[in-house]
Amino acid sequence: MLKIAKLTDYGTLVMTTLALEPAACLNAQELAARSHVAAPTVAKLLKLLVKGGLVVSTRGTHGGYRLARGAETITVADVVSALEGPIAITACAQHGGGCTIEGSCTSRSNWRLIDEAVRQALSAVTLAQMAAPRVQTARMYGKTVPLHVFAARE
Amino acid sequence: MLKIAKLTDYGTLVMTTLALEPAACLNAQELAARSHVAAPTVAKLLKLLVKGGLVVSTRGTHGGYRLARGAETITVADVVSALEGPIAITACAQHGGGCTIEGSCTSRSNWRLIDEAVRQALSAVTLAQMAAPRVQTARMYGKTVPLHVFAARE
DNA sequence: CGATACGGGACCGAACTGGTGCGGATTATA
DNA sequence: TATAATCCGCACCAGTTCGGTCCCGTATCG
Ligand code: FES
Ligand code: FES
Repeated sequence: MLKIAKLTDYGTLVMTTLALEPAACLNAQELAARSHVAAPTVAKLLKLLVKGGLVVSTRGTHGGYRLARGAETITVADVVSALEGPIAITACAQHGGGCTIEGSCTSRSNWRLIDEAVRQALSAVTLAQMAAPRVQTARMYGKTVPLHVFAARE
Repeated sequence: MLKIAKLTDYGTLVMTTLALEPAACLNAQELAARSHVAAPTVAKLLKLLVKGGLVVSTRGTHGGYRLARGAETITVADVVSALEGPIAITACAQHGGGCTIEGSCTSRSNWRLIDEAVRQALSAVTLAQMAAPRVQTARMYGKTVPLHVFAARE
């Protein structure tokens, strides 16, 4: 279904929860309570997010987690790739993926570009925007898309 | 990994093979040979594509498959949704998806928009363009993306 | 030193994935 | 009408992934 794993969905939720309190150092239980995600799951997610460099952890009593950078500089693409590895829609876009017909595949180079377009769509939304109640939208090809698709990010 | 199933990748390959010969009525074996995909797999794919209304089949001796419409009017999004169901990146974007925290999820409406953006990216590429050796590209946010993202369709 | 909380794994059942097989229906041709 | 070619639907299987839980080691604070 061209789906993002549900875990990733939860991950962004935890991240936005974290983004709402940039100064505080929240522990796993507290985050679970605020995001309404099961506690063990939150713990697992946070481990991955730490390894991905998106949040920093403090151990010991009164330990917890904080965002590693400002919420405006963390994109959805960052979260996704931290939780599910590099973004690659086509299994065999990355060569060496074990595709048997790699040599004769005519459409791989085109897939690669679609890949890039999707990556852009995900990179265009920041955590700060996810935390806001609603993203501003605009019209494009007669359909509604997130406004920031048009805004250049430095 | 935010991946499209490998089967879907094969599916587009079969479709482009079909698109190269719009007039002919090719059977499953012939398509397998031309696309270099295993024969049983091709057969399975074609059944799904027929059900999705993207190709039409002719039974009996000298039967086979043809595209249901012109290659310019079939998009990658069509193929993907025929093979893996409706495009929905977030598992719980469609309500009733069984998400337990649906009520308190703050980011679902934003995910929906990202969803739409991805859908647009896939809809912007037609089979005819996939069949061509290389898609024309342009620069956007300083990165390379398919040119047709800018062109209005039909 | 003891309580708190992160860290890294191992682990499990359920679901999905890619791939194969077979009997039945449909059509062209001899 | 008989036969061969071809699609159709479904059932089946092994391997992997996914969501989720548990446990024990380690670091920090008081
Ligand atoms: S490279 Fe694997 S199908 Fe194109
Ligand atoms: S609705 Fe399921 S996580 Fe947002």
